[in-house]
Amino acid sequence: MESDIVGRRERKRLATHHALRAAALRLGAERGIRDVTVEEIATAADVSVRTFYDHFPSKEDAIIGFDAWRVDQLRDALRDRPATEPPLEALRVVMRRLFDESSGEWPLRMRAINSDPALLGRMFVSFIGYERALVEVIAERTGLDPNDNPYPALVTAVATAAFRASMTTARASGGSMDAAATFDGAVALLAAALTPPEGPSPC
Amino acid sequence: MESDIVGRRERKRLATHHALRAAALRLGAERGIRDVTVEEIATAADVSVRTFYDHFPSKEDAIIGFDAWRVDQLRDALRDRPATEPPLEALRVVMRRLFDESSGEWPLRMRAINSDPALLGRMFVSFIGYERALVEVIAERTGLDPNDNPYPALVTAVATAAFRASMTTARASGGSMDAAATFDGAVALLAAALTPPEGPSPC
DNA sequence: TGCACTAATTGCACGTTGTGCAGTGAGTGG
DNA sequence: CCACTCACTGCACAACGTGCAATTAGTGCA
Repeated sequence: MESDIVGRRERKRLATHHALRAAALRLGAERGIRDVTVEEIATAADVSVRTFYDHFPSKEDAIIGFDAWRVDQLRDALRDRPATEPPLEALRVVMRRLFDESSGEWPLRMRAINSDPALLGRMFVSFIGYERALVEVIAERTGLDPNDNPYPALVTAVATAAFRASMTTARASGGSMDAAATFDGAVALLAAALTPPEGPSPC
Repeated sequence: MESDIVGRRERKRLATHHALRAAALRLGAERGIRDVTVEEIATAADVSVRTFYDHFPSKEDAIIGFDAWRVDQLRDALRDRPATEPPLEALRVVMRRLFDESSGEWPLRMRAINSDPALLGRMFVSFIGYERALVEVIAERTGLDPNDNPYPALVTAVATAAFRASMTTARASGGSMDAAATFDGAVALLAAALTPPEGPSPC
């Protein structure tokens, strides 16, 4: 899965990284992010506070945790989708993976977000970086200049809107709804109505 | 415009409120929000640091500044739109006002956001509250249960996606594009493709 | 094996953020 | 004129986030 672990050093670093995230996730879900200090997270992961900040810029990022390398990962995944696939569907497939990849973390993440809705915002913030990368690839696929034509930015924005809406409604339902399934449904609803750039008029 | 100013006390409070926002906006646009401390903002507005925190929870909020009362304002505005108007168009009209109302502040706000993209995120965060209220009204208009049917949340998410996309592209163009006009165009593009809830199939 | 080299971790210091609390003074209403 | 309310203020304090230098473990080469 991971690009082969190169050495013991890198392996240990990943271990502390994971331990910090797990601790932040667990504590954040248990007591709410506001009542958890960075010191507690670091202690739970058995490292110093200073080390925490070498891995995450803030405790919120440790919980939301969309690292920079995921951007590349997502971009490559979108590039690998067949060229014949409609942009929105391609976006759905690769974004859908965000739910599946760290599926074990999502329940805790949702509980943490429930404790402080501002975390949901932080998450949407991290989407900005994703959107930028995705818009770039969509522009390649469609051959449109993203600075000239709003279509790439719009399709991507619509896809993330579906992602956000599914997150929000899943949260509103108190966890009774599956965010991933809701996301698929939302995209399907949009796909039925949205059309590719060539024909601006739907019918 | 404002619900009549009741007394001198309230008037003075609004004055300091405005002075703080103006100072934050000006300094943030000039030097970037990261290089401006709350103390500087407070000093520029000739009040104490503690007073600043009586008006805004953080310097970012002073710049982005979507107060709670605006939520009610926006909700009422949406309720006042004719029932025959398509949901997306109604959303466009009321959201469009966000650009016009404090039009004088937008140039400064854009420059501040340019200095630190995280501010754009903070702005999107504040949209969550707006979306919640708007979804509620859309649910009323369409007679759909927002917890049961994803349509209200989706239309609203799509509308704010257009808002966000227009903000982002306007920022990317370095201010050469008009965010408000771009917003209108984006919504028009979407409106041509999206259809009301009754008929899920566009044709 | 021995020896530089790199990088993760750590402690320390420091400025900044955000909040609770009590006091002051101006504005308000009877 | 007299309570009463409330914006503003200073103070203290916990927590956040970062720069810097030292330590220690892992890495690569002779």
